[in-house]
Amino acid sequence: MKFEAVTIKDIAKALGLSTSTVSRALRDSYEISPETKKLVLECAEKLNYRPNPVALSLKERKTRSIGVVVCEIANSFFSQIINGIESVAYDKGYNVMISQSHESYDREVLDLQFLSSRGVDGILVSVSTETSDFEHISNLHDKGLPIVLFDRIAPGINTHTIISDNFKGAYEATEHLIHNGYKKIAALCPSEFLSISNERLAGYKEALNANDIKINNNYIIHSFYGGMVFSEVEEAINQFMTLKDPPEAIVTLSDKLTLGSLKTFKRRGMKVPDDIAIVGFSNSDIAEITDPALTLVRQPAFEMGKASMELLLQLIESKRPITEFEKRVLSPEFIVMHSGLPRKR
Amino acid sequence: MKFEAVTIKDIAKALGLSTSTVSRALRDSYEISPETKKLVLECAEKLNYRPNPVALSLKERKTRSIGVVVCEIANSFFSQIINGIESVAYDKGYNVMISQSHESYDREVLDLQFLSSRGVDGILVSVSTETSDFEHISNLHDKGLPIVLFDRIAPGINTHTIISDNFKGAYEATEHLIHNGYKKIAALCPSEFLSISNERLAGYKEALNANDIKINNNYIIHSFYGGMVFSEVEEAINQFMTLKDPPEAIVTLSDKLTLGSLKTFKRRGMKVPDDIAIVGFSNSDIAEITDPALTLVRQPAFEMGKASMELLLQLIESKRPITEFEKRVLSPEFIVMHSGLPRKR
DNA sequence: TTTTTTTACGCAAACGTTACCACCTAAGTA
DNA sequence: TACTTAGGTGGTAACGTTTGCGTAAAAAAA
Repeated sequence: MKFEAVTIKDIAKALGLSTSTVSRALRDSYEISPETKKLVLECAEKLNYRPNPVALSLKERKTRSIGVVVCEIANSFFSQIINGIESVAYDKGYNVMISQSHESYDREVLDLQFLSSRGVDGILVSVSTETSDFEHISNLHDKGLPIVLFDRIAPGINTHTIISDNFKGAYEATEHLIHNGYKKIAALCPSEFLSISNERLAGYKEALNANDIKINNNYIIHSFYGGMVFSEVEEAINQFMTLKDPPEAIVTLSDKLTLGSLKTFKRRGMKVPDDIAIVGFSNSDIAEITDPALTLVRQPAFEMGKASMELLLQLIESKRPITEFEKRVLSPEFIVMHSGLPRKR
Repeated sequence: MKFEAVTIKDIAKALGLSTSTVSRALRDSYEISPETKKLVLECAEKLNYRPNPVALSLKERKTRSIGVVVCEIANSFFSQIINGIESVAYDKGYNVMISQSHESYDREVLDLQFLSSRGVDGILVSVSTETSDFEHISNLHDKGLPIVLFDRIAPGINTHTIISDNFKGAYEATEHLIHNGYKKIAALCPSEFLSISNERLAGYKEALNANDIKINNNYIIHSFYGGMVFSEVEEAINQFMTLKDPPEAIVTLSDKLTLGSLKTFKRRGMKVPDDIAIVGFSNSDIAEITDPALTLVRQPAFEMGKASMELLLQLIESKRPITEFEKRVLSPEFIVMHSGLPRKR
């Protein structure tokens, strides 16, 4: 069921030339006379010739395609990241193959294997929440496959990385609540395996420290699936609220955790910020339409995607092995709305 | 910078066999003796041999990859669709290449051209809002490239299509408002070029008709970019509210339009449903956390994606040309919350 | 034993393209 | 005039794989 494509041979036959001449004419080689070039170009145009990318890939041993591994595509942050990746890829004529780990380690291993066996020229990875062993990544990297890590970084892999300033984001969020009079501030974090989790948690702790508020370990919960499983969030909030001394405010350290928390509050009939204040990480476009409007930390997802792809291309297209790697940190945006305001009563 | 892969030749050399023997052994041909097979298999395992997919593609003239063209990936509906597509593709060992039209006709043409020149085995398309001429699609289709259309259908192309029951969704949404006592109900629609727009508008009109409410053309606005540009939504709402006889309720006929409308209401300080009731299409996971909780029509996006991919595979893998095409219509979900409730005053 | 069949493998072409090398012709140089 | 040089072109191998055909040796049939 595939249509027959016009090849260089067809042109050669039509013009009574050899394939090599046609090939050179098409690539505008200096060895070919202007008249022949013109003839070939016209014929190619007429027959609607398109070079076969598969044959080219085989010859040049590169596919002009890259792979992306993320946990979930149906997540604003990651879809915006992919948007950024795609914008650069499009400009440079690269194809983007996307695969999702669904936060599963096994699936991530399979994804990486699939992509590399498919011959992609490089891979962009943000590790899954389950991933604590990074050998599947470092193995490929050691073999020479260009890899760039973004957002959720795998430690011990010496390559370019792009993250947003997680520490700063969490610090600002926490400080905002403190400035608005809250002292009992809980933190709901993604899995402790994730780099982002620790960076953000450190920001939270540092903000408390800087304001002489003692860190209460009961106020810190790691949600293993980072909000992908709603019940996990519900349970965490429940745990917070049944403490003898429940928090008055909460910082939610990922998009899904933020959304899940808001949903839980609503279900429990808790008013924000009167019953509980919240400031969270989120890249959803819903900040304004929640009840009340959400004060949030927004990561520069699109820019992160662009930067990741640019660095990956740099790796791919470099003639000589690169040994100096960049760790790029982009600044998040802090958007103040109402969910972190001082309570009224 | 690419790592050297193990080829069939390496195995042949290591074992003192010919490449054809190795190839046949790997494919478990009857011509090869069990001992040789075992030897080859072991050697392949040891050297970590992976067949080169590019070479295979060249030989078999298929790439085991498919293309997807959507307007935007950062849109819940489409990211859920892609999720469905990917789940089937993954099972069948297909690669998914995603490209976005960003609602631009020119970009859509380029995307299709790029994907087909990249040799994908088939393409899944949901047309952009700007697209009113479908030749770029039918041309490829006529050449024999398998194409399946989903959600936003291009008329005049004889192939499989998957949509949700847009008429029914809009009908139910409108009827819900009518049952709750509203008579002045406006409709905010996507571009009139889009198939979904007309189907949904028809559902809206039919619900009004069935309840003896006269259709008021001032109550119908088509938003060309379907909410991708926020100002367009703002303007439309503005236009509604400055009518001599403004609507009391509104049905928003796409995800972005729904979210945009809610945002506009909030900015204008309009209370839902007291100042205006709203029921809209949406696949966002925010229904519960808006103010008030949103009554909505949810399309079975994941299932639509799955169905699309399944039908495309059927086209791709069929031995003989298919002339009988399926038009699959999936039922949307109607979720009643509070935004369409009778007003209190 | 001789002939036929079967088994098990190798050779080479093909997929579409590029690149190295070789070749021929005509013009320039000695 | 003879020789070199440059310009323009063709032949062919190679990328990794599959596959039709050929064939030697072994097994079966005569």
